[in-house]
Amino acid sequence: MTSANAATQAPRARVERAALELFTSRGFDAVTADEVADAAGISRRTFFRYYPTKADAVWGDFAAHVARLDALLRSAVPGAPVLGTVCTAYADVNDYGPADLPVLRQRMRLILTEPALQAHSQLRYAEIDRVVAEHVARSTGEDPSGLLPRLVAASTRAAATTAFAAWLADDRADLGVQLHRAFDELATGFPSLGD
Amino acid sequence: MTSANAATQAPRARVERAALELFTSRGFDAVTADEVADAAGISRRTFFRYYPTKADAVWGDFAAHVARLDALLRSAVPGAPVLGTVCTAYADVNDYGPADLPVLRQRMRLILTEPALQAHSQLRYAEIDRVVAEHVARSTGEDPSGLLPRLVAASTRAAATTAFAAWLADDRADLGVQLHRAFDELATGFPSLGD
DNA sequence: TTGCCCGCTGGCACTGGGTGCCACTAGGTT
DNA sequence: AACCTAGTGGCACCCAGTGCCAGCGGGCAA
Repeated sequence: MTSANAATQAPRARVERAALELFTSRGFDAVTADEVADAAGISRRTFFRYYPTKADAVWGDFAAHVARLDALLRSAVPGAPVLGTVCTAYADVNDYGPADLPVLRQRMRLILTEPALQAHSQLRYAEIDRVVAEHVARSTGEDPSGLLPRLVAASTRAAATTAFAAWLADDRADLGVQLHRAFDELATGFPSLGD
Repeated sequence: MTSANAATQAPRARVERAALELFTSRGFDAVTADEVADAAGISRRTFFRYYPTKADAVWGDFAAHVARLDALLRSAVPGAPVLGTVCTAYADVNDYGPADLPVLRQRMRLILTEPALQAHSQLRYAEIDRVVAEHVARSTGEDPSGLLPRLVAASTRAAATTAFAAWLADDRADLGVQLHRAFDELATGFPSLGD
């Protein structure tokens, strides 16, 4: 049983809220794990049982995120254009309700600006890349470790990350729109470059 | 004076050699900074004066690498296609002589496979992305922090990294060829996907 | 009810990366 | 000879992360 019941879910949510607040106000490096644990009302030891590293407290339940992306890609129409499918999956999996957007902004701002979190993100992205590369491999009949699947995975993820950054930089921007703009450029060989 | 004289350059080279050997044979995490320092004949304290982090010992003089890439991009033909310029610059800056290839493989294998180094690499890549985004901004008249420059920087760097991985996976592959293959796919909207 | 087991928690001690501080030394200056 | 400076090493410290063990509470069988 991996899903948490009420008794374990409440503390986790408290920890994540405390972590986001503390990291946002004082910076990731300046906040110790003890402080986050204290603010959440748990011990330091328990904190590191919830999250393997301090950085993971920022990411919430990322494994579920990856699993949803994987499910979306596996349920995609077989013959559909690959990049379109990947873009739609990225957009769907990041289609948060208005109530969740502030927290998402807070989370992404930390991940994209704090060096330690920026570094850590590479490890999370690798999980996404694996799922996308496997989808491309299924669609094209290639090996998931071949150049094309890896290239599509890495560059679409680069596009998604860039879209997130653009979304963050503009308070009124829509995340789905930014994602489509980035993917469109990518899929058509960057027509805006005007070569 | 940032350039090192003979008295400081020799120890640095010894440290990098020792680090590469130890990390390759026993794994990055299993080797302590003390062991690297001992193997190089310096103290732990001096090691951390040479390299701000243990991971940086793997990267050699990366600032010079970025500076060379920047110089190549700034000296590029003004009207030339942007992606082609970036690809050529990537290929030129990574055009090592046959004698240096074994060390390059060792270095890249570590960076691409060791999780801690994979995470750290994001911080180095950010420096590259900045330089590339500025080049795109100069070429198109946009703001370096806009969507297109950042997107081109992130996706070309993704292509380069993927090319490195493909090169690593095949002992007989040529790095320049892999780079061009990846960039060609990227520049033409991934024709191999067959959409 | 009693005794047992089990999952979660917290405390403790330890390793290792990274840093600030200070003392020492070697080489060059006046 | 007194002096400055750059590089080095030792030391103490902070903090992330981990293994180990003790305690605690809740279910469950006898």
